[in-house]
Amino acid sequence: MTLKSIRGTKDILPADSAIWQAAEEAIRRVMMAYNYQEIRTPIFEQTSLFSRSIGELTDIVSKEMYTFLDRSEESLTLRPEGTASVIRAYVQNNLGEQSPLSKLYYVGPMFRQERPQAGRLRQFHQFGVEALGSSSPQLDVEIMLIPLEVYRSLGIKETTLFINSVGCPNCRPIYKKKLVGELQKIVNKLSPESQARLQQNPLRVLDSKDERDQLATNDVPLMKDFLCSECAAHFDGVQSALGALKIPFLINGRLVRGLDYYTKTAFEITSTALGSQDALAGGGRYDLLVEELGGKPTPGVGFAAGMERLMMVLQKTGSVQTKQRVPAVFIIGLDEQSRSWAFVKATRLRSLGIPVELDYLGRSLKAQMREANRQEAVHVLVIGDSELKSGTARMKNMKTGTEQLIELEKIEDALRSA
RNA sequence: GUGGCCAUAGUUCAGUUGGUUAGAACGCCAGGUUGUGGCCCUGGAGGUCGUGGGUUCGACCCCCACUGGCCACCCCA
Repeated sequence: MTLKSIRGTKDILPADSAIWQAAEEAIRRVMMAYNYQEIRTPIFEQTSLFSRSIGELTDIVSKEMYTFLDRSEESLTLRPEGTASVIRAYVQNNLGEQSPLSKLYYVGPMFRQERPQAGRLRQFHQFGVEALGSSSPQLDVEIMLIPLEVYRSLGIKETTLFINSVGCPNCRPIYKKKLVGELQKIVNKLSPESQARLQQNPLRVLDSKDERDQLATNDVPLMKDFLCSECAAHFDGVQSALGALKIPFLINGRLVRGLDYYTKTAFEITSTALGSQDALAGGGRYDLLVEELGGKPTPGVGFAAGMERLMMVLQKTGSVQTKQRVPAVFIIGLDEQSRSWAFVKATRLRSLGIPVELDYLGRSLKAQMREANRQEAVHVLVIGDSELKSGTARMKNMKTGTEQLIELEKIEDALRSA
């Protein structure tokens, strides 16, 4: 085999596509209930869109993007996430002028050049939403409810909602300075990785998985205790809205988002059914992003959720019913003439929306019966010389094994009443 | 990018201390009397043992490199 799919990419084969469709239907149903409208943006953009919004220093931008020059030497990038493109489209098309609040959702592929592992691919799929135009904490909660509702409707139970606040340009720098000061006091107790993080992204030291870091930072102050009054009020608003809905949640003062544009609310939904990459969805508020990308100052909240991770959980614990379409009738032709009659008839029935299958391999009666059985066809119609002459045939019900005599001109009626 | 484990029919896997024609199950195909599937029985097709080197009289087996997969780190959905 010399031609293979790219590392970290996967074919979604017919055996799996039914469950994908079921999940996508659930997503669209929830989006409709919450009144979000779909937006479809290109999967590649100018590189600078991502480097500016996500942040030059993030891992995504600094080492994970699929970036290339096109024939006119312009630097383009396969989107590593959805938000930047949606905001670009929002600004470019002046959606903010058409209505004060835009509620948008998307479903589609994203690309990051990482080492593949459980729950991580180089081309993966996300669904997500962006709500632009309101800074109400209720909207933050609405954003959390959408993925939770998708999971609930798919029968997924083992999810946990974590929330935090990452502050804003008023309070975060002050806290950051304090944190760095504290961390420097205990720097030799930190893991080597965290010592490096102290320079690049000190907030990350807090959610390190390394036991040394967790021990060492036990008493370090957290952002949520240093919020400015506006951010603190917002965080309270989020919590009370969740409380009013009786949605269980945990405050994780160490939760950090990977992308630079987040302000105030950050949240994550995890599942114990996943491996090391246990985040099913993550999101938060980004009140400065629209302005940074050249739009009017507009507050926004959103989330992104991994489709493959959803599939993993679904396969383990979910209860989705995938309805597979089976042929209502499998028409077997015994000779040339019957086969061509069957082909014409099948086409007519199919145009009425009735699923029909035929043999195209010149197979024997026995083989065709086997095929009909394998396809779980509801009925089988055997057509030969005498059937064409008499204009009638026996239609066999494959479940019960019983046959009924029908007129060939009235197959539709027979199928309907059978 | 770093590390651990792994790579044999379409699929899931066996394959003795290196030794003749590499096996099983499932799947696929054909038959088990004339035009009726499932269950059962019989037979059949299907493998450059991931790729390329090396060691050896001889390599699926040992060594090296590469590629890919799985899992973890990093990071994240």
